Amino acid sequence: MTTIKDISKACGVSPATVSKALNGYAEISPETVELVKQTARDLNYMPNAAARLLKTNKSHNIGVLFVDDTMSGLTHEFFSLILNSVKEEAETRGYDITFISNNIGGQKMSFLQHCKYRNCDGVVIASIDFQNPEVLELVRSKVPVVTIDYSFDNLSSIVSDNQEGAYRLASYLAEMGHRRIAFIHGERTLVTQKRIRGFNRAMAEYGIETPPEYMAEARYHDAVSVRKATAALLDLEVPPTAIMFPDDFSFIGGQTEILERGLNIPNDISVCGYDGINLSRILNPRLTTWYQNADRIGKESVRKLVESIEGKSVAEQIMVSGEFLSGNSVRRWVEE
Amino acid sequence: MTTIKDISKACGVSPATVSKALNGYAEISPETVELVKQTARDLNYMPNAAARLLKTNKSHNIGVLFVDDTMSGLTHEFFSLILNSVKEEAETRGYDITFISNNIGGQKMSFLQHCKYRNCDGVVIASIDFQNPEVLELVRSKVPVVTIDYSFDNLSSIVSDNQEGAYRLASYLAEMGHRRIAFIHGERTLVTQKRIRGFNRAMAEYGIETPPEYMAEARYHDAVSVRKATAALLDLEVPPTAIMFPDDFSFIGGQTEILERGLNIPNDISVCGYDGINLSRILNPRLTTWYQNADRIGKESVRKLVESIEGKSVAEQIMVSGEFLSGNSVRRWVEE
DNA sequence: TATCTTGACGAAAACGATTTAGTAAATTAC
DNA sequence: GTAATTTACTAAATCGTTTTCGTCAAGATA
Repeated sequence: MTTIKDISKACGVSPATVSKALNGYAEISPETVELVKQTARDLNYMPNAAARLLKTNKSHNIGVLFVDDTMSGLTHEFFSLILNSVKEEAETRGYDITFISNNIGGQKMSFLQHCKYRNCDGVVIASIDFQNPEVLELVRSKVPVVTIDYSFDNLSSIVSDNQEGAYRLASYLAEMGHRRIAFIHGERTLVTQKRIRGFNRAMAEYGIETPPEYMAEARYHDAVSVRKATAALLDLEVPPTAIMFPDDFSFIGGQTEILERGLNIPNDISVCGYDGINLSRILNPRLTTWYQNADRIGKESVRKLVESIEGKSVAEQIMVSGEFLSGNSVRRWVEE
Repeated sequence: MTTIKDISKACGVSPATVSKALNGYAEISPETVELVKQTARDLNYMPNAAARLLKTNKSHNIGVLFVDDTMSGLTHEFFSLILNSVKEEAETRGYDITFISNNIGGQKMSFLQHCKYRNCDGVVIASIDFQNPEVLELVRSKVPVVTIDYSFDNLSSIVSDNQEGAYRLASYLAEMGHRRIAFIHGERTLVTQKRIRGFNRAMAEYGIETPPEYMAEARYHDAVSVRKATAALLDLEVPPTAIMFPDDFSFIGGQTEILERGLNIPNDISVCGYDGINLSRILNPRLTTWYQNADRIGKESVRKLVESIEGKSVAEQIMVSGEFLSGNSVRRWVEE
């Protein structure tokens, strides 16, 4: 590898001058700058990130913490999309990303320790469980942090408008004449609470009473638990005419149950999902759902994080709005 | 941050001794080792990865290169699964992973340059296009490399048994009485070629002639192109009775087309996918498909890569075998 | 007793960059 | 013409480790 010294020799200037020329210091004459830059190119020079980091304490590396007991989020399309856009945005801003984990090389290491070990300049956290002690430790540390879909005081966060999304879906069902609307929601996280609030608001506005058994709990992204919940709803004496599912993917579990009972979507039962992932547009019938702009969520979180790393920036809650996607999975319902 | 110096002061020994004690050199007395380790723990010491790297040239970081024009592979469930298992295996072996890209911070940088910049100890490559000049540059460099689903001479590779998979699926269809079997395959990559070979072998064994129009090209993971290809097949004067799809996900495109024509799977037409991702087990009817062991592919590639980084290891082609998953998407076919 | 080993540790030089505090020459000010 | 300032550069310290040689006592050997 060619180093700054090689360039300095080749140009007949000191290493200090090379460094400054490369980093755009004003005190270097234009000719020298040009000479140095050209030589650097000729010698195929790449700065050594480790040496630079050691001196500057800037790693140009941001950590990504996707905590999810089950599958670390990577195989969850919504999170994959976020990860992908985080990656892209980070790269265009000159940052690489590192997955933060807590067991490197067999030895237990807290998330914070991992960040310090790798000198992450900041971290994007998307987590199911923001009460996790290690997550809290990280959040409370000096390391700049941006959280997704959860807000801490004095920290920037990017949140999807969960309340609005659930409200709009529920309103739509009500609008279409449904009065027996069930909501299979995910684990009771903050996100879920917001969605439930949105759902309830819609029900209240349309003067619909929702019996407790219509509010079923399943797990996000888990087709099996959702299928069970669906079965339970269909077994009720007075089953719902419409069901809101936790997310598009897990809806497949519900769909399976519905189809196996010989029921038709949307003629016998109306459904909607959440997320607006690719899958939903491709399903037959096309799923009515709420699109979460994963791309913008990812980009915004990196933007905010980099701002807080580089300059001063005030903590801010950024709401990324979604969009109603109408499909063919809801029919107009007229009470017999 | 506490450094080795802090420990040395606290223990009254030199930094050199601390380093040696921490790294298990034999020349340090057991008592000193114990003292140093305890103090390190007390002071919550974390070695500075950058400083260590600078000196040792070992970053304990492996690069991951998933090239895919369309979506960098991250949202492709099969690749997500591989990525996830690569990540996990790397972590248990004490490595972090870095995504290799070629445009960091707006300035164009080759994959190889990126690797050097970040001092990656080695790289796992999974790519659609192994002829990409930058990929080739990386492959030919000194950087240890393991490739997935493609083999270079003198390099280790982990390959899925694509030929076997396609062969088994095609054989199964023939076994079930089908004689008009179409194969919608992906772009003409090496993987595709292997699958076509497997398909052809099965056809030959069963004495089936496949008209050229039954071999359709679409794009992996692209439901739209697959839907088009499906439509073209169904429009044929003599349409196939069974279709093999490029992968489980893009099959959804075919399914949509089939259902919209009022056809039933498997009564009117039999289908099978490829990959064996979650989705396939959840679809209704359950998809007959070939399971690719993404988890093992990821783990093996890291194992092989780390071996080649750390000790000497001979280049080796490792075949990861898949598994036939029978679903309900194929029916026995009796020619009228 | 004089020499050789061995064990346990330390001094100091790296690794490749950045940055502070100069310095010498050229330019400007008065 | 001298002093002050500016311009364009350099020397050297530094970041936190690792690692190569020492060193120095204590015990072993002859």
